Amino acid sequence: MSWRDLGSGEVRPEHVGRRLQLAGWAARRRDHGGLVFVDLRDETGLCQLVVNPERAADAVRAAHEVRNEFVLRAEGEVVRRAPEAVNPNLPTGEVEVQVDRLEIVSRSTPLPFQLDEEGVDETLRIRYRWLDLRREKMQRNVRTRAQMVSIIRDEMEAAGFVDVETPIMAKPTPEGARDFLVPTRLQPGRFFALPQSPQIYKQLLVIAGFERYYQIARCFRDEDLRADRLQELTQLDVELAFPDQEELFALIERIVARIWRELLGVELETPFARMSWQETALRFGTDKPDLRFGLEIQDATELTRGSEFGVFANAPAVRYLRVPRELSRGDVQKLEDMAKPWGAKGLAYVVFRSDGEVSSPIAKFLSEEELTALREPGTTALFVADDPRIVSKVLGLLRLHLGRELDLIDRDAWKFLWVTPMPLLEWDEDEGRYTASHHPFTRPTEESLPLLDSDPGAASAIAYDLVGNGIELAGGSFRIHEPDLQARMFDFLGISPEEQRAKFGFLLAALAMGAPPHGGIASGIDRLLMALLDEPSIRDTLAFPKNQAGVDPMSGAPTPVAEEQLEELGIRVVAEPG
RNA sequence: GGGGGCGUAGUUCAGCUGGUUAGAACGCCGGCCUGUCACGCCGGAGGUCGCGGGUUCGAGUCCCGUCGCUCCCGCCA
Repeated sequence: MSWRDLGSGEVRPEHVGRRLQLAGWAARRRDHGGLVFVDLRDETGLCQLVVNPERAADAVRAAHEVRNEFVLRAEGEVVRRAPEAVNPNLPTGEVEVQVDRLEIVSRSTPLPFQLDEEGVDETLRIRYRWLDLRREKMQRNVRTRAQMVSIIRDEMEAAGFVDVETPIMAKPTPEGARDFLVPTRLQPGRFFALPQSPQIYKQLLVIAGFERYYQIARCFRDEDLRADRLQELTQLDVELAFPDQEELFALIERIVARIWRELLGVELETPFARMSWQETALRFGTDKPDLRFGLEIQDATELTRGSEFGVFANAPAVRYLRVPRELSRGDVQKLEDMAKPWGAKGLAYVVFRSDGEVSSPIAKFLSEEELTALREPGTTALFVADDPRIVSKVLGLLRLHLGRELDLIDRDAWKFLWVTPMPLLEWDEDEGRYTASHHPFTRPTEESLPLLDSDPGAASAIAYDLVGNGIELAGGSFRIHEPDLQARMFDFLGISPEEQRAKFGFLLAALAMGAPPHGGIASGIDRLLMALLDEPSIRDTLAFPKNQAGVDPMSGAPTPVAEEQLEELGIRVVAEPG
């Protein structure tokens, strides 16, 4: 028994005269008492059914009962619509189906929200995800995701990469994000961890002679969520032996360009731009700059050295944003309120009016020379003077905020950027030691090796991030393949030899048995989709997301478990479930 | 862990400086309707104003607390 001869969205003038069966959901019913119209939807699209009492009295009786999202099966004849009845907004708008038989296959209770309604509360949408996913946007997102993965696999395999699965139950890792732990009945008191990334496995695979490995891998991090951050994410994971950075970049560029071309019809310019991490920090105050607008951070440290304005004179860094507006005191106050929690002590500002007037609470402290150097009519210079790290962060965040607020962002632009090289180490104030910027297996650049002893903070890594429109889309590095260098790195990071053996002994052993030079990259599929679809919420890039609290409003997970289950695992719960 | 925003019918929202019976649209129920496509028209049901406390003659509105959602900082590739 067949249900359909054609998809609803596929009915066209060439089918006129044909009798056929359609099946799908009632997107809308327009009941005129006698004549009833039903928009039938399936995954191919919409088609209007016309139920006419003169043609099919039984079908009209059924049609009166139809409500939104009932599942229907219709049999009828495709007819051409009268010219005045054509709906140009519908691909099937030139035709309709005159129904002879209409069957209500499945009913629906009244819906918790209407599918064509915008701005429905996200929790509600996720709780009734099976409805939410029927919406056009979500259908597009989920289907585009599938196409994206298909393109990725195609390109990776064409480039000779082999798909290898790695364990989901793995060893807890001390560095990096917090682990999701998995207890096991067979080993009470011991835990697996869900992988934050297949990092060590992928290195082992390359050492094992799978010179080109890839995987569409699920990764888990028990950290707080954001609009662009998931606890459970999917990434294209890549590792290769005897790596060449240019080849790797070209591979990723080829994949990204093909995705944009085939799924969006946009031709990206390749190769992508490149910029060192230091330069992104100076010019944009972030390691993932959105290059769709200017408003770059300007430096005035030299200019204001010895300034009469004490705040400037004594600050290690004085930088500013040239805001292309004459901001009011109130505007600046709002920005300052925003900037203070980011670490700014305050915002100094000078408004250069288009009539030449200067208005600023600090103007009286600035010399004519300083003002002349800064002058640009019709703009406001917004200063932060502090430690360079704080200045960078605050101005970077302000730049992003102002870019959106003042609508400076070119919404049609696609700006991709490789950020490379990157710092190898980062000073951890709390721990009083250096930690790995990327991870402890990251390879220092050749020139940086001597710096490890003299000036570790200045050491660079062969590491790279791909940023697209301000979204971090990929990141990777070359790895250390020499056991002695890896051990030295661990020493440096304050990981004792015993700890090294306990935590990474197997990697060190593998490195000691013929490890080729290797490196790789990982790219978040969820974020790639966010960028591609200009989707502000990463949760709408996948079918079944959790909310910002890490809870699934649909199933209620995570939930408490039965006492017996815990007992079997040898676990006692101390926390009260919230 | 910290900060901002929001919380009023099933849904999206309105509800002024506190004022007596809390509204609209969509959805739902009943009726009418043969060319609509956001169909139209008439009628109806539907509310613990997130929760708790306080101020007040009187609280959806003001204050305190709390919970939930969301955005951001921290944290996190």
